[in-house]
Amino acid sequence: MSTCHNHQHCIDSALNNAENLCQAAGARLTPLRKQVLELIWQSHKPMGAYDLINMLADVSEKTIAPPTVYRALDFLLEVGLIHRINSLNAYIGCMEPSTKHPSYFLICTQCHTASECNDNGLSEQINNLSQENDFVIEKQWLEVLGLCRNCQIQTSV
Amino acid sequence: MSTCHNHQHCIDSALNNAENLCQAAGARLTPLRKQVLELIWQSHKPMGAYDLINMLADVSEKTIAPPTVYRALDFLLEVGLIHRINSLNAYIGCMEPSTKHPSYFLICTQCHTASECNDNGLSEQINNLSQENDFVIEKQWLEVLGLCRNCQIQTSV
DNA sequence: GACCTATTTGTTATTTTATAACATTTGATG
DNA sequence: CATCAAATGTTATAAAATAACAAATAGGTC
Ligand SMILES: [Zn+2]
Ligand SMILES: [Zn+2]
Ligand SMILES: [Zn+2]
Ligand SMILES: [Zn+2]
Repeated sequence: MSTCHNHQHCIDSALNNAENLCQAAGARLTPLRKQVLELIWQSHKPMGAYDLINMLADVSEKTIAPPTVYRALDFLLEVGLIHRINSLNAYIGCMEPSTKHPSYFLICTQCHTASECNDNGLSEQINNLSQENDFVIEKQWLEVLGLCRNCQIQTSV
Repeated sequence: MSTCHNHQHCIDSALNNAENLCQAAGARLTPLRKQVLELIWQSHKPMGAYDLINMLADVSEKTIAPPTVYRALDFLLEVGLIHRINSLNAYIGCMEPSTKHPSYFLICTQCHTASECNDNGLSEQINNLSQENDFVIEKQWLEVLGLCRNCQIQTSV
């Protein structure tokens, strides 16, 4: 969301959801994992693993090596609390972690905001296409790059 | 296509198309670029850049450094003769290079065959979704991972 | 609490993928 | 054949991710 909003609310509710979901699933949201999730939620822009490593170093004042962060990311992906944006090698918080769902994103090339779209019509279309090809879906990613509303306005002025 | 077919025909027609398209577009399909394209078309499986580097080394008996191959790949992507599979960091020949189009793939996790699906219904659905969000599309990728027909049969036996 | 075990995190080294910067070669054009 | 732009060669390095093993920590059992 590049529109003005109370982002602290996004962060708080994401962390709350995460606590609840993990508890329900019997998954351990350790301090490290929670901290990584919180850093990912600092914005609505996909964040690189090494960005997170640097942010962690700033925050905790001890260097965190790549495997530590990648393991936290793997956990968060597994549980469904974040998504990976393949075209950017980056990670972003899931807007609706309570249900497993495919990962559809509109990603602005200007402001780098990524907005998640869980569209049923689209989902059905992809299911149909797969069925026509006798293909059994395991995972799917849709990444649409372009200009968000705000950035169209700004570039057209 | 994991089904039996005369693959030499795929290679030949791909290279022929490439020649024609490049001529029409005033783009230079140099020997190196053509060789890289031919290697990519050796199968219907996405091929990594370093796979190509190794294959080139085998074929030409002189080592080819990464930038050389990446430049060829950039050219082929630009012209639309190949697509990049982001979830695999790999490259595959385009089935319909004569028209620019989004990149939709069904990718088998077992046999690694990737089949390109240029589905208009899907395209429209994505256009609608984007319009609803006032989003102007520049590029798009859909990657569906799962089991192809053949591999379902084999794993169920 | 003491002990055991599985999970998580730390640490070091390395692999895989991709690009920057500059030198050399090639090929079209006059 | 001289010139210049495009393409390729070369060396070094950046960026993203993982392998392998060590240490610490959290829960369950006696
Ligand atoms: Zn989500
Ligand atoms: Zn934007
Ligand atoms: Zn194509
Ligand atoms: Zn298959």
